[in-house]
Amino acid sequence: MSPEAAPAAPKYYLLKTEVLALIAGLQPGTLIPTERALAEKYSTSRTTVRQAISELVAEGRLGRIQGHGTFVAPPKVTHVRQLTSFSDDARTQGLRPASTLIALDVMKADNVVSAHLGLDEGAQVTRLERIRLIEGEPLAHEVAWLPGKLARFKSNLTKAGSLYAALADVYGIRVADVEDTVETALAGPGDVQLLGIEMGAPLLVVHRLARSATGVPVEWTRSTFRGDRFRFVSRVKSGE
Amino acid sequence: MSPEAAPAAPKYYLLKTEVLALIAGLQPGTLIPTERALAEKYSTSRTTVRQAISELVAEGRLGRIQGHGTFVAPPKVTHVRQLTSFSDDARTQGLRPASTLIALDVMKADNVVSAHLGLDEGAQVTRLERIRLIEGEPLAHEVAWLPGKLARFKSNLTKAGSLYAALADVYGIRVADVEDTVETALAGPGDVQLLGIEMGAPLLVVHRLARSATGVPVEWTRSTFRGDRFRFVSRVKSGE
DNA sequence: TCCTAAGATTGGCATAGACCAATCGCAGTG
DNA sequence: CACTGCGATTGGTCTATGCCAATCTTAGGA
Repeated sequence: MSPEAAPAAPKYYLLKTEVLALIAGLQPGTLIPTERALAEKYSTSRTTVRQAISELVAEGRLGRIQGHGTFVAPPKVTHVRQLTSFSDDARTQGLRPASTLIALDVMKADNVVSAHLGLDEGAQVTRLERIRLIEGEPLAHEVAWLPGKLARFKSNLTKAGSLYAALADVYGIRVADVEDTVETALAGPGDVQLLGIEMGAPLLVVHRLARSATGVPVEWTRSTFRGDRFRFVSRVKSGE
Repeated sequence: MSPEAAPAAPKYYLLKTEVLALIAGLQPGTLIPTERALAEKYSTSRTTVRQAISELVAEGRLGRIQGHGTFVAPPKVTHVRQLTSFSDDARTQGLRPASTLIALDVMKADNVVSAHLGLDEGAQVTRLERIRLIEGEPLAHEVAWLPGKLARFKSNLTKAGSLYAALADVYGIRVADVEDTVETALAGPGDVQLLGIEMGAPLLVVHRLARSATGVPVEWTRSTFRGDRFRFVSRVKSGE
């Protein structure tokens, strides 16, 4: 994938190539030799082996479980992200989406949230925190802030099946346009726990601001996606 | 940024927090203590210090130069990506874009390129490889493939100022819609050389397929963006 | 004044080894 | 037969150390 050539390739990088060759064609889930075995086989230290393997894990080529071993990872899932909801996006592609509700409360907006939603600091907002799953595996940690308090929100959310559906069908709030900001980040302890990934794993952090047809902000969301297991597709047509 | 909490925080992660506090409020470019000094100050090994600093570099908070030192990095640049060209995208925000032409040739399509462009394998394609700069700093490595051979392409490209402008004005090819695929990757030796980043740095790899109004592919591009210095914004309006 | 060479400093790469933590298999026990 | 507990295995973290490579400073010489 990356442009090759070698202005002095470090040893751990060469090892990555070796291991890639080793796993080419193997079934996902197949265990590869232990770190100690690889160190001996390639006449190097376990530290160097670990650096090579760590990068392959970060790239989504390998996975590992402490006490168990290191194995070939399944290929990345492609997730099409449109201006519709996460659930619809996933179902469109025949993927089974799911959500775990972590928290749902009404609180006062801090300065960051209020600034994005165009509210006064301290204004009432609804905070919705969820883990998003696709095909049973955790894909993203998502925190959404909505202006004000929504009556019977929890049950309506469950009934409608998705946030955007609930907003539109129950509260008459329609999302007309969204603005996504995408950047990279590395997993910290919190992400490790919530997404079941390892420390330092690359993440895609997406901030989304959704507005109604009249330009009023209706949602501000921070989503943390696993970078090792997923890729995103966005389609844009002319005449926008 | 990342959800905090600590299901057992490793030492190097605590060190990251310490260093972040250390650099809070410092001007970009300010040198921080050397790795050996930090190791002694926090009673740890240089290896651990390096792991902490490496992640901060990957996150775009610090930069480092061998033989010189480690310094506070300037904040990320926000780049708005639309379906127009790189140059227009940048200029829209008052940023100064630039390009370095690395290669421009006519060649035969391999199976990957031909598949995306809907051509037969071995068909003639134009390959355009460039480094994209914003405010003088390298942002992306971009390789674009276009079907067929374009007459006087190099001079027309220079004259028009951007690829999309040249296609539209000179060749009458208009891009009607694009499909971007975004995923993460880690920098290898080639990326290090071309973008001036360090090994293992997080990258955003974007594949773009552009089509004309009649649905004919007119461009397939692979762009490798630095994840430590830039973030992207995409806007989508309803009614697409 | 300008260039060069040497040395000190700083980050880059790699080694060897220690101990911890999670997992798995197996022997022993109820 | 099911359960428990121990030990071996495997990845996770950290230390201590060495040498290499790039940079900067300084002293010396043309």
